[in-house]
Amino acid sequence: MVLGLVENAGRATPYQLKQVASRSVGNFWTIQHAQLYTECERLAKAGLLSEERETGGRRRRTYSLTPAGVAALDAWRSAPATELGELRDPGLLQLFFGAEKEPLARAQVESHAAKLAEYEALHASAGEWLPEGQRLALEAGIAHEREWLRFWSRVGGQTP
Amino acid sequence: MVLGLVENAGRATPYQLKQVASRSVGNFWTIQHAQLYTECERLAKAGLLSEERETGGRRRRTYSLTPAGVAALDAWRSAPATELGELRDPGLLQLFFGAEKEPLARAQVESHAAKLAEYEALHASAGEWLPEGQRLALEAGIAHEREWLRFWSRVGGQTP
DNA sequence: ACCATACCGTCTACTCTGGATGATGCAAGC
DNA sequence: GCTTGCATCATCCAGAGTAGACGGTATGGT
Repeated sequence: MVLGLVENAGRATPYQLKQVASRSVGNFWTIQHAQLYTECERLAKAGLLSEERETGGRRRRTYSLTPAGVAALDAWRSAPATELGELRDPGLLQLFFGAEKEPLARAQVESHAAKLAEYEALHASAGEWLPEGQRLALEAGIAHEREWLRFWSRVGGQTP
Repeated sequence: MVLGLVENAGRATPYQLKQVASRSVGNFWTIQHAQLYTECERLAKAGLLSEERETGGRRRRTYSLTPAGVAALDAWRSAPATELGELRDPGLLQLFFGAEKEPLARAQVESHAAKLAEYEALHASAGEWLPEGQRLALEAGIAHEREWLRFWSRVGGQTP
């Protein structure tokens, strides 16, 4: 994920990666901001990123891909994942263990509706200009939000 | 999650919880088996579980809910979650960062189809006898697997 | 009696999380 | 010019979680 972010950015500081991630890939794959610093450091030590540091002030470190980093990223991309993600949904966990349906469904419908609206706005405004993979990922997000909405509406007893 | 598992079981050792979990809640919320041992210990120390230990042989620890544990579980269940889960799907991450669509879609379709078949078999055989929350959770899993199948079929260029 | 196999618990090294902490830079108001 | 306040940016820490190796205990078949 970090290599991919750096590739997209060309050159970037961990802080910038954080900004970009929170608005894009962070919608379906998050990490802590602190981790970006340690991970970039690790990748640099492994020779996959090159590091350049300001001498004064903020002492920002700017990273970019090395040829080895490009190779590692390509290798990862061209080995299609067969593993599946897991839902790991807090609301579903409560439902599983017998929480009352109505209030839970109401809360979840509200949250998912908001998220869906956000995604749809993004898709409408930026969908055309996004790289294809990113657009498709966004569409996957939209589809799953719609699915959750259907699900929780049904659980809550409304007509979906 | 652990409190819920113990409630379902009545009394159980961490090993038994592991067995049960891997066939039920583990389909959408996993933890390492080692964690069940440490978590039960922690919950016991916090007064939410009571512990009973064999003196010889395996020195198994058997846990059950204390009144405080029941209260904690109820409190958790009756505060409807508003947070959303995240997809965190490895295949989607590859797609996002520009992996080739066809081979990835093929691999993912295969994996998701297998998972869907497993869920549907489970639903057909046990659906009726499952507690409602568990049945609904299973149905959520089925719905999302179908969604993934639609998605990856489309990405791979097949008619969904 | 022995062996293969399943059952069961613990350990270690490492990564990740959540959040606090503190420093730097910039712009607006005095 | 100077202060003050806010956004930017980096680091740190304790504790939780992960991956998987490892080792001990029971059981049934030969």
